[in-house]
Amino acid sequence: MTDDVEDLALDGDGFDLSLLLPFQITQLSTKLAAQARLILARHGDLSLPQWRIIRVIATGLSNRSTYIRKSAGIDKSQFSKTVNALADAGYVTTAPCGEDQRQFEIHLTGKAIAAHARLAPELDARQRHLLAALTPEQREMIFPAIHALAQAASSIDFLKTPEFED
Amino acid sequence: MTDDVEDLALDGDGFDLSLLLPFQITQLSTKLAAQARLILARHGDLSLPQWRIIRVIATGLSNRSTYIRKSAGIDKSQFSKTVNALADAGYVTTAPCGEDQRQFEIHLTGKAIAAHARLAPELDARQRHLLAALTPEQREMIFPAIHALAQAASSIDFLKTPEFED
DNA sequence: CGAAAAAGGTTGACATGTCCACATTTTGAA
DNA sequence: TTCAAAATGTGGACATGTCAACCTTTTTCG
Repeated sequence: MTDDVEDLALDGDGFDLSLLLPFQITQLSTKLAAQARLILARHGDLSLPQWRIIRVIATGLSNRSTYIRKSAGIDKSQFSKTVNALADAGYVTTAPCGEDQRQFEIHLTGKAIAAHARLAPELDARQRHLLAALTPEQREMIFPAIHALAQAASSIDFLKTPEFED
Repeated sequence: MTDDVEDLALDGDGFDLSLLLPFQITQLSTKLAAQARLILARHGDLSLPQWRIIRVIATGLSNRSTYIRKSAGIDKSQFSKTVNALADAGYVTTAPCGEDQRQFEIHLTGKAIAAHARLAPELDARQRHLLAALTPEQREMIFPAIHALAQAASSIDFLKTPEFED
């Protein structure tokens, strides 16, 4: 196993590290990513960022590059590179966007649609598995809590500016 | 700003992506890391992984490499490289470990202690800031919820093994 | 209109994270 | 004791993520 990390980490055997919120979130995020990678690896060769993009496009809400990029929550640079990789691997095709010539449209190929059909049920099952691990009360407040934290994590206004004394 | 990502992301303007738990956690984790990096950058040149290691050592609970590595939740490879970088930068010194010759001891230098003294209050303030963004109920259940999710994220047993049909 | 600002995408440099193979030491069991 | 298994750290290869500079198109506003 490469699960070398978790022994102490999330169980907080050591000290008050178990009370550090950012640390716990990071560890959880790492585990979720690893779990997702496991599932992806069992059904093909899509990487996690590639899958995120395909998943967004598969909703069919828009094929505009900016919409997809922002929905997937990926930064411009990584998005550009990942889309190119998807195109090279035959998962998507791109076309110029009439209304905004800075953007472009992205369309799934049959290959991507097939991959999505195989993977979506598994990842949906995982989502249910995760939610089932929470109590009903936890399920209710987890999303608002995450949103509140994201808000609080967006700035460092709460700190006075560093001393200008040298 | 490079805050190009968050516009749609966490506010979920688009579709049901706002209901995807792993996605939300990942986004939150990303924001928290960015916020931490901002604070670190204002007070020196420590990287986030470097700071994590110093913080653990500063608790004084143990100087054994394995304990520190697991407490910091960093994998073996990255830990090895980061500790070397810390040593090169004069933040830590290492010494052989008598009882277990595979491990080694890590000790903070004055430079690291000074950096810790400057940074710890700021990061503590952030922790308070984050917790203050939650309601008392949310504060109470956030840690158990994270723990439950981490548990559920540790395996993919909930999926039946992939079909062996080809 | 026309210039400045903003948004979009690309690229390169670099940091961070993951995975694997290896050598050494320790542990555990035959 | 002795040998296999496990744990530890290291290093290399590679994936992912971040940041900044740049060019083009669109939007904003005087």
